[in-house]
Amino acid sequence: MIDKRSHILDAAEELFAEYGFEGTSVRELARKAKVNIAMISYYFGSKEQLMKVLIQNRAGAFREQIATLNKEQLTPMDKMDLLIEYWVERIFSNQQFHRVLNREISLQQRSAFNKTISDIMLGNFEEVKKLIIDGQKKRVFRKVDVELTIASLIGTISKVVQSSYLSCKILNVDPDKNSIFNEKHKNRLKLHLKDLMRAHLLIK
Amino acid sequence: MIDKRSHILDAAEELFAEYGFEGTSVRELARKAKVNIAMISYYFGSKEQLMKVLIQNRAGAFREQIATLNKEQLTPMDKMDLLIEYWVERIFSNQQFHRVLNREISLQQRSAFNKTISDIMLGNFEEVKKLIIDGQKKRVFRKVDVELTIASLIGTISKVVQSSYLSCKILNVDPDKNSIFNEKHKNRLKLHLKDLMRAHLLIK
DNA sequence: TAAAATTAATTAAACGTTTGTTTAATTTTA
DNA sequence: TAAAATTAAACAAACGTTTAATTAATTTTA
Repeated sequence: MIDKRSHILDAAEELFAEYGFEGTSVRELARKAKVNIAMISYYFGSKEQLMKVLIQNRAGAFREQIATLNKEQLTPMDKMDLLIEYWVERIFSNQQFHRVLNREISLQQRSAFNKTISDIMLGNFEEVKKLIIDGQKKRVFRKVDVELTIASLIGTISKVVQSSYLSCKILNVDPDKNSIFNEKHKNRLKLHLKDLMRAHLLIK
Repeated sequence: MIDKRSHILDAAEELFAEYGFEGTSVRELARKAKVNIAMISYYFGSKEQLMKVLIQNRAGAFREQIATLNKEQLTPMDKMDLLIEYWVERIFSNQQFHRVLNREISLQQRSAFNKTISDIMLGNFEEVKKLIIDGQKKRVFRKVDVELTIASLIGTISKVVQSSYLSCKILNVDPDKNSIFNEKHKNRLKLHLKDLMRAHLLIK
């Protein structure tokens, strides 16, 4: 059965997000996925390779989404609005996985995933960069620090999804009702980022 | 010798930042600190309690720094500039530790540190909130989303210090010369944040 | 098509390491 | 000499991985 393989991937995503890579044992993983322990080595070779597959499966597609956006006939600000829309949607629908990525990339040496993750992120980064620089060339956007502007965008989104406990406390939300929390505050975040970028980028 | 205790704390900060809490063994830790393995339990009781001491030792003082700033006779924008100055300085001089905090807070359940860290962060958060709301009351600042504005501030700084590999790639910096990297890009980050907050907050 | 052969999937048990912690003996300090 | 600091050794538990045996599925053969 091939779907045991994806059962493992699903369980891994959930457990790695909750307990971290090192903090998740293959036994917990196997129990959660309802498979035998040996199936992890059987399908993926090792726990580390499982993680790499997880990363490559779940990330990467975003770059194409922005590339397509860049080719469309829209004003730079409309593109920025859509970028924010896409980006928030994507991260909110993969919150757990996004936390895994952020945690692993902050491990400098040991993590075998640092380069894997960084390269994917750099790809997305370059595409967003094109969007802003195009707006500057068209004299619609100010001459802002492009790299750090992107850092502000992704940094804000990451902060919000980083710790649900902290976020709920900050945003005054009941930590239990996660679905409502998501919809309501996804829009709040989008509005804030659009407002922030409009003030920051547009020439007055 | 009491300084063996701080040797352990220093080693822990470095190793936890590099390999994570779970990824660091007490044996590595003892080797790095040049003490016997048993000294960790002797001084701290357990690896977990060592982590808690680490958190409480290194964090917390920031709140008082902002509280003092809030009491001074300055324009809201000058206060914001100083806040950015302080915040960037503090995080850049404790980059490694900041990475530890961010990683552990993103672990939901297992981490016994989540609440410890969150409470400290919430304290700082409340103080920054006062600063912005005061600026709004004085009709100098726009009616922006206060909570998410703070998320943008701290989110941007966190992103930059999160992964030195990624940051260097993005900012086009040689990853080796870390000291130069720090000074040069600390100022770049400050300038960006001041510019961003000016555009975002000030009523035109 | 039925039987045989082969490959793939799955399992329980055991592998050797490594984990964090503790012990009991020894050295250092005051 | 009594207390504190330090050590090497051992502890049980948990770790990721491998093994060898078994069942299920697929392919080949007659």
